[in-house]
Amino acid sequence: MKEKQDITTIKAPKNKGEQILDAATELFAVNGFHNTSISQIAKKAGVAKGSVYNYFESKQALLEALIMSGVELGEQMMQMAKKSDNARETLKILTNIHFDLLQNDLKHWKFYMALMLQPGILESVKGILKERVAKSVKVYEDLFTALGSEQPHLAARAFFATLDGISLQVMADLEDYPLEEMKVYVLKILLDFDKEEEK
Amino acid sequence: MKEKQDITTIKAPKNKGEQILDAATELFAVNGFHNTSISQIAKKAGVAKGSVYNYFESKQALLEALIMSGVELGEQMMQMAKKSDNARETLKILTNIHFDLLQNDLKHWKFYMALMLQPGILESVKGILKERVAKSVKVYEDLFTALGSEQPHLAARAFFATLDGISLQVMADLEDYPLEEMKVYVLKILLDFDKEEEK
Amino acid sequence: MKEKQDITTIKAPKNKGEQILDAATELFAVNGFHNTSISQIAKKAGVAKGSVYNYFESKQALLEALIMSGVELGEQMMQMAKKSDNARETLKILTNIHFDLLQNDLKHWKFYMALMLQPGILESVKGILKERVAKSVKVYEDLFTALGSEQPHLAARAFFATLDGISLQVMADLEDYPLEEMKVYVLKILLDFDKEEEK
Amino acid sequence: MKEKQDITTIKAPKNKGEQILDAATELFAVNGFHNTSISQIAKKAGVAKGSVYNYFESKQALLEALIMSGVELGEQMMQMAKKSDNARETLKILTNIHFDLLQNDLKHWKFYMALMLQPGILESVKGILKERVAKSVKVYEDLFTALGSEQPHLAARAFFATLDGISLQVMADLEDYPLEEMKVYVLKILLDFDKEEEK
DNA sequence: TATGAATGAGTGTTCATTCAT
DNA sequence: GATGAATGAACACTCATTCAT
Repeated sequence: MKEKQDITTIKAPKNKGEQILDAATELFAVNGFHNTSISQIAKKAGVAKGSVYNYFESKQALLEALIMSGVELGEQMMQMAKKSDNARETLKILTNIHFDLLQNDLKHWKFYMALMLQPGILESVKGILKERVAKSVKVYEDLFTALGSEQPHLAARAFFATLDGISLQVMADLEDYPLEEMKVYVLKILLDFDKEEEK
Repeated sequence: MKEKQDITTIKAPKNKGEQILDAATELFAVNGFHNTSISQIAKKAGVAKGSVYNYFESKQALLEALIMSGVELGEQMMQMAKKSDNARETLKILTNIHFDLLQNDLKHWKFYMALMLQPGILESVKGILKERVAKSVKVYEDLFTALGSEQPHLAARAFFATLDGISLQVMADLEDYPLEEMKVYVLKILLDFDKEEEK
Repeated sequence: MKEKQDITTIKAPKNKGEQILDAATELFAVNGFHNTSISQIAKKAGVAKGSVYNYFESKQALLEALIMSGVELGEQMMQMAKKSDNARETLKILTNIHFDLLQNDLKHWKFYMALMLQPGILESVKGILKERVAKSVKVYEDLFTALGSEQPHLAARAFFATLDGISLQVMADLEDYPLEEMKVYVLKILLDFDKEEEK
Repeated sequence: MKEKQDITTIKAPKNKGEQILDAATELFAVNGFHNTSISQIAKKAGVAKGSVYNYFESKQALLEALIMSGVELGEQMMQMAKKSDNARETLKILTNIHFDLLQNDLKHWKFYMALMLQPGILESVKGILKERVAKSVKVYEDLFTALGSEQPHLAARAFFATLDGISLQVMADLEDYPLEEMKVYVLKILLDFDKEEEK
């Protein structure tokens, strides 16, 4: 049903369901979930207010659909990581992808991260997100294991945390974050750290 | 009810303005800004709904006042850091404080972090928060400079990011995050890394 | 599904119009007019929502058609009554039929009675219902005249009222109404009363 | 808080709560529960839409308050009945009251009776109404017992049913029901019947 | 200064009805 | 005829804000 070609590529919307999803993503990211009304979404999507409910049972359901589509993205990313058999290369690639997404899809990221923190909204969805994080951590853990890390789980958590923290700061800082430099720095530190661990 | 020392100490509320602020902090943290009504705040603070408007011009203004009071906390923390002259010790202390706050004041942290990401709410406050982050980064940067780091600004950013990322994951993960282990791990890595950088 | 004889027999639905009417009757009876949506009716009838409008101009029109079909039932009942020439026997039979319908077709009765009371819905239909009641009263009046009642019109009204009142109470009371006993009692009183009147 | 002087007397509304209740009673009676919007009630009561919710938690709660106030009326009526010690007289009085209410408070009656039949609305309230009916029946039962009726419970039910049935017909018939004549007739029959039973 | 009743714009959601296919 | 996606008016309800007391 959905056709995606590249992680960061999203095709032009074809049907109303996608139009609505896109509009909602945009608006939730910019104004937040609670500050976005169904009316706004409908107007932005170019459909009638009632039509939203032909595609999504409720505002909550719309939100969940949104999240699920994001989860798929992470899923794909993780799949890519598993294909390579050089741990260091893979880590580099993942790190690069992470920074690329950060630069190209800032709004979506912001939305997802805000979501993880927003209280009350989504007990129903939290499980999904937690599962996704757990999977990611596992992937990193395997990579660090391959690199000979003594505490691969903690190393993975820490590495993941650094990336997440950078994301967070980018989102809050917005304009003037030295993102490119940070990427280079992290990759360098990563390598040094790896080498040391590999010894 | 809670008895804490130093940084996290909050004096017993004296006047209605503070009562309101406290109630709002608690409720915003638990239910989010949009899910908290003035009525709830007033009831929790033990004042009449109308009285809230004698102390704060609007719900927005209340939020901003609340953020400002939080900023002071960070300010104090940074002051403490400057008093020590052993960079490595200071880093350890700051890291410890960070983790302690994470364990004891999770709700407030969650609230502040969510705030940084929540769009739309606080263009008016963003500047203040950015300034605070900049100051923190500067403090860390000075510490890394003292440690002989070649790229102290990036190192500070990265370190700060790691802590922030861990905070984020704790908040999202909630129950089963290996927080204590992470603290030990981060401190260990920090030391090793420092030693290497010091060479 | 149900197999009944005579008056209460409903033929198997042949065309969509009847399917829709049947579905609507069932749903209106159970959930009320305002709580039943066209979608529900369509789904229950096994047709598309739009198709309902090929058979009935509007929800109102559907309701009116439904009422008219119910009126016919009363019509048939009254016809039966006229065929007998023993007034007392006829009264007994009618009373029995009344109680039988009450036991077997409670939902439909409830619906019709509610309809008579529900304001606003059916100014358009009220005339028809009034006419039906008038006819029924006339039938009873003739019977009481035959029995020698001095005020046959009032007697008919009173008798009819008793039956209606019992119906009403049954519907409201629902589970624990002593319906069978009431039938026996009414028939007994009726006989005594008749005998007295006949003197 | 409430001051009533006579069963059929309702004082001019003083506060908004009563204004709203009155408006709601009027509109529910005329248009039905589902066909009456909060906006209409507010407008008729001369208050803002939101104000309705300062007095009643929900539309349902408003309905229930309405019913409860009606229950009180019945309660008072029953109290009156218990004060007399002449069963026949009491029956007469109650019957008279019943007919008077029917003439003077038709809208309220209509509303209550419609309510008893309307499906889905008020499972929460049904218990109250059933209890009220049970009490009334008990009062009548005692009266018939005092009159020496052999089956006082059934006699009470039947008598009550007749009154209810008359009410029902009045409501449906509306304009041209011979109410006064029916009253005389019922009282006469009642007396005869009583005499016979008393023998 | 303190109060809370009053307000009304705004929300998510439903659903009778239309109409292009 | 048959369909069901699309529509938008209407609904119950919320809540930030005001203001007379």
